Amino acid sequence: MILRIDDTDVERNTETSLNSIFDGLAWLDLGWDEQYKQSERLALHKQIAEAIFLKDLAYRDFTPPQAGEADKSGAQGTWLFNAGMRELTREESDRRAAAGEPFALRYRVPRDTVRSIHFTDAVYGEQSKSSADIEDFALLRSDGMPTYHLASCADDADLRISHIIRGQDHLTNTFKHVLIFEAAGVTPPTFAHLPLLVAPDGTKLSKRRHGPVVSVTTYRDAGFLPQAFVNFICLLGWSPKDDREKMSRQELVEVFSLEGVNRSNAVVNFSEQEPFDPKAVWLNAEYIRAQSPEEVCAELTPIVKNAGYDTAKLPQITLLVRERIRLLNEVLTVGDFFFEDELAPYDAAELIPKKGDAAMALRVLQRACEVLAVAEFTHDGLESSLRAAAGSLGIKAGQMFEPIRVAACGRKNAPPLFATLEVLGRETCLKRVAQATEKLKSI
RNA sequence: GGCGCUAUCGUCUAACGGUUAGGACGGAGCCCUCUCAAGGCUUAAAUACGGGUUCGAUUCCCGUUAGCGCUACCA
Repeated sequence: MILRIDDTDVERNTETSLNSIFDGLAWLDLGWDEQYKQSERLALHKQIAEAIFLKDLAYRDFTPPQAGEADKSGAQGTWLFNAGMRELTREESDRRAAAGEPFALRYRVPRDTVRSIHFTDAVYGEQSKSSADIEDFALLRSDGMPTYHLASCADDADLRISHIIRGQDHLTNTFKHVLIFEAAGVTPPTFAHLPLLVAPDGTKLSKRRHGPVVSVTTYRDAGFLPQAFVNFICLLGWSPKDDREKMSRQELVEVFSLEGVNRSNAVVNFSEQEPFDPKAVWLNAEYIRAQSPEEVCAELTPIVKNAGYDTAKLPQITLLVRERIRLLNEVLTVGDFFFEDELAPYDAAELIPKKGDAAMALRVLQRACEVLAVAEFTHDGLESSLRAAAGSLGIKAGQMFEPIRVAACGRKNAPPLFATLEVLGRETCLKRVAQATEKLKSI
């Protein structure tokens, strides 16, 4: 595995975007054996370009670069080359170059005899295109820098790349690459193009338009497990054909094949409300639940620490939140009442149980206060004393538990009551029940 | 405009030319239950359209439509 940074476009290449790539690869545990930067291999690129030029398979184009965006949707015919430049005599070309006139080096695509360029794609099958439909693409820019096409082919040849696996947006560029390999006298590698990942509106995902969605670090920072994320990504455009969904890295590697890759683009289903694909979130939850409590606790620790909370009780809390969080970061929202000293403000009406009224809630809390003061503070001890209390008050257990839960957690939906109270401890529980009682009296 | 690629439930996807078109996520409902979650069960939901070929097309061919990609020195 070779990591090659394709950075021939100096303007767009930034340190931060590069770091984001490294961070993402590290998080996903994707390693490599050799590493190169194209910008450090310019001599090789120029050498290959020179060789192609010497074979007369490329020519200098002194036409100034087109200003601004070319009109691509316009009704103009297909542009193939700039008039006059292809036919320039060698002497004329050399003279203008020697005079310091800037030029781009263009590939001289066969025109007199139209021929068919073809290659076999490991995913899309046999591909062919008439040379008459391929423009004289640039090899070198007028500043002497190689284009992506030249640089990647030169490097692929030099580094003996066996497989080029890349986005389908390069499928039609591949004909140009075949031409370059041919001119360089090199056998092309195996090509495999993968379907694109697109936004719900069908357009291809781009850094500019879909910022966070395309950055791997976004998923890391949101609390995805790397294995879950890899699993999800693998299921976009490929499937094991046997209904398996949750698969380990090992299983994925064993069963993956380029032939099994789909040819149509896959939608990453995100929106403003739901920034992550629901299936990715679900898979992540599956992975969290599949981990041991110790493993989950270890994952949660830095998150809780970062939020400025004490992690002493985290092992117990983990047991209660593990099947309630889908992203690791949700520990902070699902378990907030475990960490905060003071509960976030909540509506006193929440304390009123189903089929009950404020008076019932008040009686429950007052009794709870007495019971919690003396009960054995364990799951079973709390359960038996609170159930007994409900009985003596003549109400249903649920009606007893609900006000206490809200008093302790600040909301109706929370982990199981007795375990929660046990983790919170007698002191905190009594304090919160007392606060809830006051709250109730004020309405 | 030219060239190329693609087209199965909302989304990700299965289906030697012969299936009641399957699974998963999400949705709805029920069960379980101290709430939530998890779990179990049930349910709605698709072959873009039109022609062929064939005894029989989701599947093969052609066309249409739609989407995407590339298209004068981005990658």
